[in-house]
Amino acid sequence: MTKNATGRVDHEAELRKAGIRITRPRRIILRIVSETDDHPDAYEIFRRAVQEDKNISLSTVYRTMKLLEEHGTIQRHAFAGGPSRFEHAGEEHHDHLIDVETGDVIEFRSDKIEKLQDEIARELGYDILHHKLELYGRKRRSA
Amino acid sequence: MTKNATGRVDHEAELRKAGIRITRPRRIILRIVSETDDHPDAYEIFRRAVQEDKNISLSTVYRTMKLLEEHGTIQRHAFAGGPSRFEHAGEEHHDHLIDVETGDVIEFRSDKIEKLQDEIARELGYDILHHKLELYGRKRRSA
DNA sequence: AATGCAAATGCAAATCGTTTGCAATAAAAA
DNA sequence: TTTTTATTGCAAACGATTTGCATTTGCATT
Repeated sequence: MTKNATGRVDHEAELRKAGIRITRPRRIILRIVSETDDHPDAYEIFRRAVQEDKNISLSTVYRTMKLLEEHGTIQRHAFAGGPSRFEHAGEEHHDHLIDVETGDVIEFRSDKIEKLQDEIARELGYDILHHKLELYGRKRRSA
Repeated sequence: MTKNATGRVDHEAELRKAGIRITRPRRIILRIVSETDDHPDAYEIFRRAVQEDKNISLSTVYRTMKLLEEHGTIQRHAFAGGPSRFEHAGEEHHDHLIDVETGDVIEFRSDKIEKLQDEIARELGYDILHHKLELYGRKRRSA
């Protein structure tokens, strides 16, 4: 995997290698998604992008998200109700707990659950390629 | 839980008990969702309903799905991209294994996973309202 | 550095799934 | 049967996303 001077994955090089043009909007969007650690939706990415270049369009954000998704740079989450939300892919796998009241997304990981899933799939005669586990919950009020 | 003459859950009685009027459209929609064993979307339910009553409207289908969801009669699945799809909420909860090659949906259930989810949520300070676990897999070729 | 051209952009309009306002209708209560 | 009130159908509004098209841009080539 191509890295840049800072040791991080160099998405521009990766994409260029795949024959994709690095344009000004793409560079900006790429920076936004690789620097954030939350799960912004397209409009939120657009809002941030506009601060760096007044005439980036929302269409371009959508088109770029689709492109980056296809190239595995980001991951799309379709949480119930709202718009798709995106996350910079590549770290290790984790699942999500969604706060139904605030929309907050909390990441977590459980090796036990991962292992159980494999077992279940094996029993059913399948190999798991990927999976999605979303818990929808409400913050517990301390008694 | 109220049952009717055939021994199945009597949704009409359940809803009436909750102060909800049983109208002609609702009766038809209720029958459709409780008789099917696939996961139709609102438009598909509408299409089936129209065959029984020419002037049922799509709005009524949407309104009824929301109503039934709130009363726990049905469950809503929000897949990425497409429309919400509904499923008659039977007695026991189950999760889904999706065959990525054929699109087949296999239902399964694991008490261990259910319990683990509760534990995790509790550790994070949340109460789970509902969850979604989808395994995407490929049928294992026997060696 | 200047050129050519396909790919990418911005904009507005279109599309898709879903919700809503409102006048007409029908369910249940009286 | 009349009254009360929820529910309906319709069309228009809605939010999220996609698309057609004329213009601009990246970038490979001179």
